[in-house]
Amino acid sequence: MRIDDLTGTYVRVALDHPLPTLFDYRCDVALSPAPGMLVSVPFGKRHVVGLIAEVTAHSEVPPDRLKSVAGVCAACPPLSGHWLQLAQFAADYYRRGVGEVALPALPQALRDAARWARLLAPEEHYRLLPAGRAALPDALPARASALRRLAAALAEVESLPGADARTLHPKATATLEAWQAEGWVALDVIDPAAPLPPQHHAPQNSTLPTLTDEQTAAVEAICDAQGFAPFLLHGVTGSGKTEVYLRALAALLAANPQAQALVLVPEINLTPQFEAAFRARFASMDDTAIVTLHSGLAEGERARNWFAAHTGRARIVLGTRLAVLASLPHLSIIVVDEEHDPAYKQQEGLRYSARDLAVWRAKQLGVPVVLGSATPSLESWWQVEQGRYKRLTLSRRAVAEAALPTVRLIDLEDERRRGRASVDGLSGPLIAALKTRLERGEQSLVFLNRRGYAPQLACDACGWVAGCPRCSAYVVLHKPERTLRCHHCGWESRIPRSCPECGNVDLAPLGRGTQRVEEALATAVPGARILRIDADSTRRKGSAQALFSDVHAGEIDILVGTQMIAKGHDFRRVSLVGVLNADTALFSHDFRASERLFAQLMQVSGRAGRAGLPGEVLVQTRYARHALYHALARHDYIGFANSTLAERRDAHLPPFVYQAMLRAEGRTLDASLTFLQQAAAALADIPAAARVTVYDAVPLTIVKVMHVHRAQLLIESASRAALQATLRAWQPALGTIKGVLRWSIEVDPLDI
DNA sequence: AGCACGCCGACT
DNA sequence: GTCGGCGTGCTC
Repeated sequence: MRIDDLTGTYVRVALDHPLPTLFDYRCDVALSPAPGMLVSVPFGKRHVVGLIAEVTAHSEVPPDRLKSVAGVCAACPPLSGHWLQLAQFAADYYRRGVGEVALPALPQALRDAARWARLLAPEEHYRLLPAGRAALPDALPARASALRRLAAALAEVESLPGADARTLHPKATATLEAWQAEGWVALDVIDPAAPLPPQHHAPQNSTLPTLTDEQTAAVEAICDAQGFAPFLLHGVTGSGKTEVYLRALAALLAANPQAQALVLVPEINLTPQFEAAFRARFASMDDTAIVTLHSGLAEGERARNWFAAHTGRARIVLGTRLAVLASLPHLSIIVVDEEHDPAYKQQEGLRYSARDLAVWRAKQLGVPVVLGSATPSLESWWQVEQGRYKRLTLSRRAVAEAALPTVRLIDLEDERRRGRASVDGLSGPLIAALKTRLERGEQSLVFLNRRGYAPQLACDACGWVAGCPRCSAYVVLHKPERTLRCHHCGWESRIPRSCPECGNVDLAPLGRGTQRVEEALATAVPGARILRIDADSTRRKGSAQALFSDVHAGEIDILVGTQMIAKGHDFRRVSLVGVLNADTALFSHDFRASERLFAQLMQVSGRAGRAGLPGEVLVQTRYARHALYHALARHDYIGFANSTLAERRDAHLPPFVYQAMLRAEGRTLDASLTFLQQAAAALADIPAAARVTVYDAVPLTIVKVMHVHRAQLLIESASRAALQATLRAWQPALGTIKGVLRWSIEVDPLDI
């Protein structure tokens, strides 16, 4: 008899709960518990799913308060020690409990103990056989609509999951059994936990594009890397970064039949085209060896794909930021495409940077990580300058005849002085250029970062401006929907007929959004087929894909939209890009605004002239002499980055200091500010805070959202360790400050 | 975060 | 008399 048998077995369980502590439970289930296993435990009045963090022989908790584990998820292989360390690191760094990091990273289905049995049961897949294809629809009674639906579904897909079949027809199982007997249908049973036989990927050299020297050098550097190797792949748009990813992955996956790759993209819209490129290139691998992970997937599919990654069946996982927390037991390379993109920063819940966690994971595992961008973040650029990341440069466009577009600034002040006409914000030169493309049968993009018709609706007589009743913000006029809409909380109302203050009926839209530009273009460029793409026009799921394919098919002459049109898409026939209204970001209080603007403009400029047509970019501005625009015109990221870095260094801004933000949301602004002032005072008792600068508590620019008043307090330090130590000591002290309000800490905030 | 308990105002 | 407001406190 071992000592464990006398004292019993206890597990320390991480729960998705704001308390950062682990909870101890007795564990007397048949299966021997191990860290990384999922368990169902009684917690308060309910049962929840938690993750075993430790198994111990003793517990400090008084025996009368200990409860027992209700069940262990037997079919899910335990999460690895590496993965638990990742969750632990992220929790520690971003100041959360491990459970708050680990459990939301799992598919929803795993977090419901009642669904464990069903989720992990072998999946039945029905396949229509040739005999069935010939016989089926006609063999059914004409009015048996459910049967016909089932037959149609089978004919449409390669294999139909049993669960889907049963939603189509209540007695699907019996019917399909009968059809099997007829020899019409075959049944495959797939055990999701069974590992796939190793997938050997044979590269097919015949159809691959020829690499430039720079691409070859980059691929070789990545493949030759030993251990942890962070690369910054700095490549102008159209220089063939994706081809570098594909080649490096192909080589690494071919060298090791178990190796897994993680590829991150900033936006859900970009996953379909990446997925298509990867499936085409890795066609020799099993279909299930490439999976996507993003929030747009149906719950079941997300669970299946997560599981494929977790069991090692998936060799390539392609996803958005949430995929950085996927379980990948044989992870061998990570790619972060467009690494500068702010979308990698999660903006609610655990506010992690997927790019930073990707680098951490690569370091933990000793594998290469490739950060690709035409306009790297200044954080990453600074890492290169310090020699921590290795730079790989693609300076030329991959398609031989494609040159970088010419960038021309249209000086709006000058236009005005010369008395040249503009049509509703579209300058003469821009309209002329658009007309030329229309005549030539080429496409144009018009970019402006403001959706809706007009950002404000104002009264000509008394100066009243329509505002949101729940937020301290103006509401945006949406003309097609005939509504006023708050972009902060979603509040909507009809457009008032007259001014609620003075009764005047002349209410005028102020400023311009995409809808208004779309309208103006229709007048200014007669005959053009115009399409608008923004968050409003793509609200329905999957509609973005459909709209983009119209552009690719050449059914559109002018595409107008927000940053959604700037990212990733390889529009072959676009030769002109027009930029409106960019100036506002030049004088923002947010020190990162110009970095973001430069990246956006470089990115949208890159849409022009990709397939060999000479590309032109026209930027309308009232500040034609601004250094940012001149750097843009020279395609000079390096000049822009170096001068901006120098400014940041002088001003003691990131990446030269590390920052954290304490945010408070109270019923009144006063409550929020008072809380933050007390929080600042509490720093005096923390030794590490001696090396930390504390700023004044300030209201957010949009103070009130949904009747909640928001304020924030910035702290920063040149030492990351001092900042972390301060936060660690500060957090418990914050809990003791009285008052009803919500607060949260954000480490490495992007929006100041 | 949930979900209890607990102590004060307007209703059948 | 109680139904229900949300302040406060606990969860192995």
